[in-house]
Amino acid sequence: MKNELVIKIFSSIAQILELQEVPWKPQAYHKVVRIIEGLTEDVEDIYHREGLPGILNLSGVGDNLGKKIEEIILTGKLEYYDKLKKEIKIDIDELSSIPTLGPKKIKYLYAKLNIKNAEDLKKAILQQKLRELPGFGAETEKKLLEGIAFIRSKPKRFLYAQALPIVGELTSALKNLEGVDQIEVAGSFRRGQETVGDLDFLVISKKQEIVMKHFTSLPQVKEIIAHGLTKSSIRLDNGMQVDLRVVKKKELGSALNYFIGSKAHNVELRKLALKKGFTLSEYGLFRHTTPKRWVAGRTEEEIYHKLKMQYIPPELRENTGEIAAALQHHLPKLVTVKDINGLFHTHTLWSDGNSSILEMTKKAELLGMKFISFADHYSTMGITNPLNEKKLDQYLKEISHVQKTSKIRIFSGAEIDINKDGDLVIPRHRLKDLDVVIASVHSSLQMREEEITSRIMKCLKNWDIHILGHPTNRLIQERPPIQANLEHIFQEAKDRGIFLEINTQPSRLDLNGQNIRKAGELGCRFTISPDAHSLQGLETFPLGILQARRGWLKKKDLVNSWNISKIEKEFSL
DNA sequence: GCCGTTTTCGGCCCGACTGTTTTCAGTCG
Repeated sequence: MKNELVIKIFSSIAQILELQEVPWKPQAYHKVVRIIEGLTEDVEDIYHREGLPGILNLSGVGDNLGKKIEEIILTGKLEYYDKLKKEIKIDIDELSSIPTLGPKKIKYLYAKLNIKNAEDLKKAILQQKLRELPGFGAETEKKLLEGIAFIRSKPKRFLYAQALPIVGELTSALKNLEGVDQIEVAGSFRRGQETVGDLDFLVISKKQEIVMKHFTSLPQVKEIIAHGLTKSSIRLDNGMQVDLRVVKKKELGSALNYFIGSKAHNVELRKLALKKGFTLSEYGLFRHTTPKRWVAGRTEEEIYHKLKMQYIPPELRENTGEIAAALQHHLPKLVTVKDINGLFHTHTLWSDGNSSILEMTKKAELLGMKFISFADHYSTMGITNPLNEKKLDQYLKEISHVQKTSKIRIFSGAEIDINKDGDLVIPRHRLKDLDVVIASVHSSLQMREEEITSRIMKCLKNWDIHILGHPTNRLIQERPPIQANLEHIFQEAKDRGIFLEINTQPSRLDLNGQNIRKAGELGCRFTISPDAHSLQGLETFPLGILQARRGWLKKKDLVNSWNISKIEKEFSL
C-alpha cells in the first residue's frame, strides 16, 4: 500500500520545487500524482509483479521518477525528498493548503517576514504586517486569516450520499429562477466518485447578473468566495464549496466536459485534440485555423464524435484507459439503474434490521424490483441479534409465508460470519436450507496480510457460499480496508463461481470502482447489495450502480440484472 | 522531468476572478 505515500511525497516535492521556481519539474511531479490517484491498483503490487518496467509503463513516469517510486516502495522514504525538506525551512504542506496562498506569496512572505508556517502567518497578520508589503493589502490579510481558520477546521470530503440531497436542493433552488434555461451538475459528483470535495454547477442563462446575485444570496450561503458574471463560488453552512458557472447554450457541452473532469482526463483529451488539429477549451472545440473556427461544443457527444471517438460516460473519465478504448470504439456498454431486477443482502427484524420481511418485500416491490433476497446475520456477535439454528427455522418459515402472498420472488438467505480460522459459524449441513449464502468478515480486521488473505481464501475454497460480503470491510474516511491480497481473493472467487459484493451502504461502497474494475478484468461477477437495515436502506442501491459503472461493468456482470430463472439455476435452487 | 505520425530538442492546457494595481501577477480549477 504505497500509493498514498508516493502521492504525499511527490505533491510535497512539487510544491517545494514550485517555491524554488524550478521550471517544469513541478508539473511532472503533479502529473504523476494525478496518475497514481487514478490508479486501479497499488504501485507496490505493480512493482512486485513487473518490477521497475511496470512502474515506467505508467504514463508520465520516466527513468528519474520511476527510480524514485521504486525507492519509496522499497524503503518507505525518499532521500531526495528528505534533502529538499532540509533545504527549505518552511512548512510548505501547511502553508500551501491555505486557500489563495500559493508558492509565489509563500516565498515572498518567507523572504520579507520570515513566515514559516500558518502560526507565523497568523501572528504577522494580527500585527498588520502584511499590508505594508507591495501587492498585499487589508483584504488579503482578511482572506488569509479566514483561510487559516478554514484549514484548522477543515471538513473531510463529503460522502457521495451526503452531497446527493444538497445537489437536489441547489438544483431546485436555481432551476425555477427566472432566466435559467438549464442546469447541470458537473465535477466529481457527476463522475460518481465515492466522495466529493466540492460541487460544480453549470447553468445556461442570458441573465447572468440575476442568476449570480440569487446564487450568492441563497439562505445556505455562509461565505462568498468569488462573485463574477460567469463564475461565482460560495461556501455553505456545512463547509462545502459550491461553484456556479453561467455558460452560453452553444458552449454547454464543452463547459460540461471541462467541469466534469477529471482533470487528468481533460488534459489527455486536450492533448488528443491538439494532435488532431483542434484546440479544446470550455468554450468549444476549435479547428486550428486563423482565425480559429468553432466546430463543436453544444453537447459533449458532438465533441467526442468530432474527435472520432465514442462518447465517454462521466464515471469512466479518470484517464485510466478510457480515452484509448473510446478511440478504438471498445468502451463497454455500462450497466444502468434500470437494469436492476432485484436486491441482495437485506436485514430484517430477525436480526438487526428495523423492518419486517413483509415490509421490506413491499418496499422492494415499490422500487420496481422483481425479487428480494434476505440475509439476516448468522453470527457469534450478540450485538447483531443473530440467527441461530432454532431461530433459523422460524425465519425460513416466515419467508415462505410472506412468499405466498407476494408478487415478487423472495430468496431466503443469511449473512454468515467468517471466523478467525476461515470457517463459517453455522453447521455445514444447514447451508442447503438457504437460497443465498453470503459470507462476510466482521471481526479481527487487523490481521496481517498473509493471515487475513488465507483466512478468506480458506472460506472461499472450503465452503459453499454464493457471495463474498463487503470484501474489503473499509468504511470511507473512517476505517481502512483489510490488508488482504485482493488479487488472490478475486481469482479464487472467479474460479469457484462466487460473486463479489458491491455493498451500497453509503459509507461502505465496498467493493469500490477501482477494485470492481480489477476483479472484472479477472472475469469476476458481482451483486449489488444494499445491506439494508431499513426501508430507506433499500434505496441506496443506485450508489452501487455508480461504483459498478466506475468499474466498467456491463449489465450481464451484475446478477441483479438477470432474470429469476437464470438466478435460480446459477444458485442451484 | 517527460515525451515524440510535425520533434531525441523544445515544447509542456488555459481562462476567470481577485486584489492591488492602473495593466497585471497570483491562484485556482
